[in-house]
Amino acid sequence: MKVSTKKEEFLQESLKLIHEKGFKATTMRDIADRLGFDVSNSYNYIKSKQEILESFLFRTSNEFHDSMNNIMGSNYPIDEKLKQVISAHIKIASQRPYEVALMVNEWRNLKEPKYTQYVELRDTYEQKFGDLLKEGIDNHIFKAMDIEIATAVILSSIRWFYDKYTNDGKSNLNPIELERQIIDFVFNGVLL
Amino acid sequence: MKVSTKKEEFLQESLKLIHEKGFKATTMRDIADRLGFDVSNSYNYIKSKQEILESFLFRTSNEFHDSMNNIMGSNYPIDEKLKQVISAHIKIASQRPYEVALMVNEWRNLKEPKYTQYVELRDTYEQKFGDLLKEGIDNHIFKAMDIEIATAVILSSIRWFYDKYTNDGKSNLNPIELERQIIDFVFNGVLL
DNA sequence: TTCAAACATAAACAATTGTTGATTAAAAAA
DNA sequence: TTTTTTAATCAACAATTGTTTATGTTTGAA
Repeated sequence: MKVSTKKEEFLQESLKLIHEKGFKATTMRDIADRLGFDVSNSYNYIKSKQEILESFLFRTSNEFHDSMNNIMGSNYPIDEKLKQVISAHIKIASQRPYEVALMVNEWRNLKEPKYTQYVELRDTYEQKFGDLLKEGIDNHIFKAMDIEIATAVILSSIRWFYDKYTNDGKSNLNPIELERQIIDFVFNGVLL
Repeated sequence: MKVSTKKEEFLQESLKLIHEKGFKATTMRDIADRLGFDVSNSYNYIKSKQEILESFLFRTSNEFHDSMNNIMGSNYPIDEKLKQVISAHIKIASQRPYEVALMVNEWRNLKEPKYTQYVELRDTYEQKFGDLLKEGIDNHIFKAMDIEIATAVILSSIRWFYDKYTNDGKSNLNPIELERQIIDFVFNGVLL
């Protein structure tokens, strides 16, 4: 007895529509229309519109945290850990681009208390990333940098990846090649 | 006879509120409430809610384009041009953080034909940035890179600056120090 | 003082939106 | 076959929202 196929279909279509139009601009009637049934039927699948956002955001957030925790708990050298965090990000973004797009663009639409919970999760992730950088600096693997700036710069530089794997992003980038170039950039910059 | 102080106050308060709550979530009544008058009075200052968004977005977009065009038209060496583009971005983001925040977060709420116009402006800017990188690669100043990836990475890594200059961003970063670290990162990466 | 511009309010509008309740049909499980 | 889930519809709701119209007040320049 698998989880209702119809429910899964409903959620996937919701996800894509919210990605296209934005959460606030997507109405329950928009979603129902695309699936070919009446609005009210949607509430056989979900409790509220908010629930759609919440489930996608927290599920994907957990994926990021699990991968971060695995890497942090390993014995790899610090530069290898940084590579793996970037690699994990590309993997998740290429496998679930629409969910990642929601994380980037629609988290503001969460309501309390989910909003605060989500922001805290995000802060924790950034904190761990900053710790990783700090360890690299202390061990003289990375150059001296302002942790706050470096964290923001590096995380921002990888945040847009999802765009290359949604259908509206024109080109379809090879994840392996993307990873190679990003890591080279983060480690060595643009100079020869 | 200066342009109505009250109108300027109205627009500034709108800008901040839209930054805080998002464009869709900000109602005309929210703005009027904060200014202490009735909704309908707002329409003595503006023609429509959309107009608020449009005016801020296109005005600030023009600032970026003007500075980009000035730099492109100069005779500086290519690596110096890249530095200046980054520097100009920091300058605009630190002077008008709320406007830049709107550019980053609320452009999706534009309606046609403004939406398409804005996206085209954005594409043009990225195109010029890519041309700059390409020239640097051809002249063996920058290493060989995929232009599409490099453009996205570098522009993303500088897009968040506004956050350090809005009041909700906690710390207040020194623009000079920020610029130094960013340029060092973009040119040389994190390795020693 | 006169007069236009700027500033303000009250009332209402039409449309949209998330959600509920009652009910029925179909499908799956017992 | 009976019974329970699942899937669907129709109608309606209460609230919100952008905007308009008509009207009144304040103010600064002529």
